[in-house]
Amino acid sequence: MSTDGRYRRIWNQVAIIPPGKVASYGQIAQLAGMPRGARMVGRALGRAPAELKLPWHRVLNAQGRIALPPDSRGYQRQQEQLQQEGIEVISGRVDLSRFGWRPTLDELVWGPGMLSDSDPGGESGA
DNA sequence: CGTGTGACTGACC
DNA sequence: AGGTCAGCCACAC
Repeated sequence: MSTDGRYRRIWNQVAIIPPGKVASYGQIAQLAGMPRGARMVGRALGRAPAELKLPWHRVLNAQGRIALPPDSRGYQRQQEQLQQEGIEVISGRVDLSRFGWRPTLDELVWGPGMLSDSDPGGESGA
């Protein structure tokens, strides 16, 4: 399994976060099959090709807080895009109990993967 | 190839 | 509520 392959699974998960909802790095990591890969999610987002148009702003830390440096450009952009979707952001923080994404079985099964999933190599299982 | 780092997290204090 | 620590793993040196 290549690093790129893991990143792709992460990107896939981020891509299916519905508008108006947010997920944590750890949550995305878990959905991607990497229970302790929270840090890798952040790295993957940084490496994500722009053309994927990933809703990266919907990814917050376990506290519902924006993980980027408060004085950074990305921080401001993320907060702005979240509010743009109707997500209430207070002091760079979102109430996960209200806006946290609760993935449904359908979303997990019928997500980006499925018919036209770009999976050249094919996983060794499933 | 060893070390330090970080868009993280959970456990402790 | 905040600070420290140890895991985590790809990456830069």
